[in-house]
Amino acid sequence: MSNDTVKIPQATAKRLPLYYRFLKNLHSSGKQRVSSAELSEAVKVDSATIRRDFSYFGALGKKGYGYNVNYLLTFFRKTLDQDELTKVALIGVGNLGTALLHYNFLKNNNTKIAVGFDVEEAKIGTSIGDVPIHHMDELEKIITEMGITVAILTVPAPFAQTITDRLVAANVKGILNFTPARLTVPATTRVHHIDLAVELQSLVYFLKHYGVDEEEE
Amino acid sequence: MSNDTVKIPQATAKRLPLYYRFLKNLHSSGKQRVSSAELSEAVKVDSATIRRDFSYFGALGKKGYGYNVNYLLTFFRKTLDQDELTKVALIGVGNLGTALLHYNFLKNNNTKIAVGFDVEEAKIGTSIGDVPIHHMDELEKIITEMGITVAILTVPAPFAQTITDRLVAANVKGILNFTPARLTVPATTRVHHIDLAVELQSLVYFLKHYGVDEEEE
DNA sequence: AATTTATTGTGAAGATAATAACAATGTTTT
DNA sequence: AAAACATTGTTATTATCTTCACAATAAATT
Ligand SMILES: NC(=O)c1ccc[n+]([C@@H]2O[C@H](COP(=O)([O-])OP(=O)(O)OC[C@H]3O[C@@H](n4cnc5c(N)ncnc54)[C@H](O)[C@@H]3O)[C@@H](O)[C@H]2O)c1
Ligand SMILES: NC(=O)c1ccc[n+]([C@@H]2O[C@H](COP(=O)([O-])OP(=O)(O)OC[C@H]3O[C@@H](n4cnc5c(N)ncnc54)[C@H](O)[C@@H]3O)[C@@H](O)[C@H]2O)c1
Repeated sequence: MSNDTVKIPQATAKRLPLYYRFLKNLHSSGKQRVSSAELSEAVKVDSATIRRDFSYFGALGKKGYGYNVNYLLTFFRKTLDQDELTKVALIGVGNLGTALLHYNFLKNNNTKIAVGFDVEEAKIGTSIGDVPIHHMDELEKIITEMGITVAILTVPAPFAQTITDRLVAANVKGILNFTPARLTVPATTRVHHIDLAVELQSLVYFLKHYGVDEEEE
Repeated sequence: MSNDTVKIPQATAKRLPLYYRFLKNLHSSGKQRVSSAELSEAVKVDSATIRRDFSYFGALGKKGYGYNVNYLLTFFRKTLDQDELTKVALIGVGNLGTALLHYNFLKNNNTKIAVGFDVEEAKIGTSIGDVPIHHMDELEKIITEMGITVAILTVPAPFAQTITDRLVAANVKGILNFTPARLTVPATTRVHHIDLAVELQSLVYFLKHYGVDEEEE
């Protein structure tokens, strides 16, 4: 909850991880400097928006030169707390949950799914991609012990709210919710929805009703 | 590309599938009428926003009464083209692709993953949850034959752009892109990104820097 | 060291979206 | 059928976000 820097617009905050990832790419391909125009081409965000986004953190670039990749990368690593590993719990080791467990979020993120929970006996006690799966009965105990405050929810929708209430009670502050349920949480908890069915359906809607030749998102 | 109704704000268009889903829930639980306030509670969208969203389509409700669930449902079914099945192709039958193949998007959506593509010989010719998997060599031929114009991309990032170019050439107009790559497409093609790593990372960023007690998304 | 060139950082304008607030009006109750 | 009540649709207001456009200025070139 460090308020060291000014409060950044939400839209900007959502782009930061994207910038960070592309800067890492640039860095590992040996690039020393980059302009907002180049970055714009790569991340598909208007160059003025990029400059504005960066400017919230002060003057990071040099006029007539652009940005030093290494400097920017170091700066964002600190800003995004990439030096500190964030451990995450995943609830619901089904189709989607298993796919996520196999994915290495650590690669760009310094975020790791550290533990999984399910109710199906066959899964309890196994490991999926080095992540141990526990029974839901142990949820509160284990996440408290591990100091986990972020959870990914990939259970069937009817269980989502009950489990959310348990997570909140166990001090979880952020939930990435893949279920179609809209969760009720106290104001101290943040929920991000990823609603795959809605995404697909709204894409289809846009195609049918908007023609195209509008901007992409 | 039917422009039968006025052009709806993007923010509104993205909420339509959500409204539709909750209306279906209400309907199947036997509810006859609903107010914007009730709906607001369920979908976590401000009631004024809901009324405004609906108003783009004309006067759908009745003052002092609210909205007739059945009427609204019928209206949105037509608006969202739910009477017409949209067939979708999925490219990259890996961890994530397989999870999506197992999911029944038809349930709320009238959208169906109708065919999958991969390069791994072991997968070619198999079916996953009744969806046949073909080799990438047949991509253009099959999606053209099937008249598919929407694709889901779940391949490793380095292949994303090349495959996108092929999809575009084969008349695909909408791409749901799960890879971290930012795709270059002509203005006639629409790309929606679902960037899971970014979602997780930005959730963590918000928790650390915004305290909470802001609104949820 | 003067000149040209590139590119930032930002004020101003424009665009989009969310919310408040309430008159209008239909529904329900008495 | 009159009075009380509920809830919409919309106008006005405010908030958020994006983009333009350009003066300021550092870098590169001559
Ligand atoms: N798979 C997809 O592509 C997809 C697409 C859109 C939405 N979703 C949503 O994501 C969620 C998960 O989807 P899925 O396809 O992985 O489902 P799934 O049925 O494969 O997995 C659900 C898992 O949750 C476990 N579970 C059930 N009750 C539980 C409980 N009370 N506590 C803990 N675990 C419990 C089940 O044992 C199972 O392992 C669902 O809400 C679904 O609607 C999935
Ligand atoms: N799994 C996740 O949770 C997750 C999370 C974030 C991002 N992603 C992204 O989603 C994408 C897929 O992830 P995944 O975990 O399913 O990977 P995966 O390696 O399990 O699956 C990729 C599939 O694509 C196939 N493939 C490879 N080259 C191909 C080509 N040229 N044409 C067609 N198919 C090809 C592979 O055979 C494999 O089946 C990746 O870009 C990944 O970065 C996945």
